[in-house]
Amino acid sequence: MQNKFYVTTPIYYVNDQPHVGHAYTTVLADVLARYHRLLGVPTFFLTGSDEHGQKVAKAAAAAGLTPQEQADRTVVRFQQLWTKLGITHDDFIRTTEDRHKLVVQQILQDLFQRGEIYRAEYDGWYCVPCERFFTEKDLVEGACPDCHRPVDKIKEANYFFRMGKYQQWLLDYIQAHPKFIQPDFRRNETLGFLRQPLNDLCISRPKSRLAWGIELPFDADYVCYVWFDALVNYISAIGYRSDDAKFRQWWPCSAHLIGKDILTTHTVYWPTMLQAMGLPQPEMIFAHGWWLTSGSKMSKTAGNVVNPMEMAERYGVDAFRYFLIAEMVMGQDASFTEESFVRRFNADLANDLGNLLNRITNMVGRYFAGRLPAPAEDALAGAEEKTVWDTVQAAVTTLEQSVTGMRLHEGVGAAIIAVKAINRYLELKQPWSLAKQADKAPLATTLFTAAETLRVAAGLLFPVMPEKMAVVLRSLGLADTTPKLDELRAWGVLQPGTAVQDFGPLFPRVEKAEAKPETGSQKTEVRDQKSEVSQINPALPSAINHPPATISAPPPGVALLDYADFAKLDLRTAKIINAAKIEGADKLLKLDVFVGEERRQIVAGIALYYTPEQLIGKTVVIVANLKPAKIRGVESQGMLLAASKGEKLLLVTVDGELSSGARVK
RNA sequence: GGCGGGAUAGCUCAGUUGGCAGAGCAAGGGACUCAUAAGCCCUGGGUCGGGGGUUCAAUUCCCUCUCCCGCCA
Repeated sequence: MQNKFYVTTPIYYVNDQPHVGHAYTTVLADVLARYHRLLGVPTFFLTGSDEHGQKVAKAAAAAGLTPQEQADRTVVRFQQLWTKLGITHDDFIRTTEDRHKLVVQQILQDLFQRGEIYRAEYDGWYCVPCERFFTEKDLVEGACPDCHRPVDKIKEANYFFRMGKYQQWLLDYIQAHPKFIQPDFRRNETLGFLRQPLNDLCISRPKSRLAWGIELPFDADYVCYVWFDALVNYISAIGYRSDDAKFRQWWPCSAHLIGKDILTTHTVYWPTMLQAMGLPQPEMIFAHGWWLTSGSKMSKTAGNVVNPMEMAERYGVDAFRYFLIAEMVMGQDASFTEESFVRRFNADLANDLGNLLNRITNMVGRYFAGRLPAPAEDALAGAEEKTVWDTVQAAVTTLEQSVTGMRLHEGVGAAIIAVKAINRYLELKQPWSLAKQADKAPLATTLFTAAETLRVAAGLLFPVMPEKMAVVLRSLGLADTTPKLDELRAWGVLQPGTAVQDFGPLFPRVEKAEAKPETGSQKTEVRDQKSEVSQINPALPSAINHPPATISAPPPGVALLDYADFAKLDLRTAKIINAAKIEGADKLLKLDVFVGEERRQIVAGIALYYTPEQLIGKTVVIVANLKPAKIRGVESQGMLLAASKGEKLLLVTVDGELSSGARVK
């Protein structure tokens, strides 16, 4: 048994809109933390927010706030979501808190004094409009690779962390510690990354370019690079350089949970930073997969976001947590569709688990006036009783192993197998038949055994579904609904004679969505996702009993489309580099755009809504595979997308920085 | 382009030293009735991506091709 468990999530960027990816990591951490508490292991669970950087500064400026005010305002979105999702973190650290900033500065000062951080000056290229710095090889034809405008040559100095010198050490460490980076294939990726020369890490940003950050203690003209700042949260929050006893209690960390997109920062930057600080390495860095819809990463720009707040609202927080844990093979990607959610909800939770509780409480109510009957002294001597008890106990073992082995989906699966075994047990014993005979002892043993085994199964699922499983345990007559491992191992925890209560259906079945046209699943998924997402109504609490209508009719005047048809469109992002009016046409503009490396000319009828000056520099979306056409004698090699209603017309753009030529779908 | 991982029942996937292909879900049938039209029992003749090879025997080993996905360039 471990002597402690310290688990972290990444600190989320405060400017981001919380999505299912954030929710998954945090729910996963919460479930792991709750299981360790159940196992009796002292546990510390940390999450938090990353609040420095350009995007926060920009958003603040746009809103007329200070960056700190902006962060204060947006951080509550995460904090509220965690409350909503029943997250039991022990601390929430914000990188703008003094307890964090001071530690970062102390670390920087120490590393600087010991020569681990050095200053270097070099030439580079700066794109003023993009506010970005490029090296010579970044440039495309001597211009900004993003906007293709000329760049200025500037001489800049920065501070660098001597990461490169730890390359061999890190390779050796990873090789000597097979469990350090998980899953295996992520470990291999890091090893692959380390086969190339490892450069030193630039850990500063001049304030002239970015002011919102932690000031370097040895140079007031610079702030700390956000990743260096952010990673330190894992130790600043538990008392590094401020509370030695606490720090010694929890460090090294048991598990850093991360998304696969931040593998390198956590398996290269962070370990070398710790090594330079002279600190031991975390025991495990676990990179989980992404939630996908029809094969693409969920993201705001892709428009296929399943909002976790709304999903939890609609189907219940516990069911949502259960789906996240049960559906995703830890480490792999998984697909999140409402269809699969409903399927799992009905099969596992409503039919198997909820209905089992219902039949037990109902029969105890009917045959024993709602009092849990006493089993025979040697109840477990019965073959069926022994079988079902053994199955449930095997689930306890599997679950325990799945927690340490980072295979939670298997543990949860074992708990559901146990629930099925209890249902099967009732079929074999047929208590409704036993109730007809004069000797009530067999009936009593049967119902007690069913209740007692369900108690254990519910205890196993408690960390995943704390609210609903507490209802099960209360329903079975337990006052203390926080399960402990030794109780899950023990027979006879439920007390005969206590009142068994019926609180109504635990997980009311969700009516099956209307039959969909028979097409390949990937094809339907795309459309279904969109329709479902758009139908989610946050104003409907526990809408389970009133499932929204599924897509039944297309919007007026527009026919439903196969995905294959949609896929024929080649939509791309394009950067407008020049725009001019077309003589003799008051609505038309001639635009020069870059689609990746390719330059194109597009004619667009938007002159009434945009001036040429407004357009230059904008990233827009075009149909790239439209047959070229001549409009007013000018060739147009594509079509610009814009939304219009009545008098108003707005260009379709992307929600952030993205180089041109990106596929839009 | 380099490295790595995949391609198995309608869907999601297991298949640990090669030995007659499995689970869950979905679907169909049955008996039952305590229950949330639920639970239980029965039903899966799939070229295990294509082709070659090693072997008495290959989904499992080797080669090759096609397609998909990571990471890197």
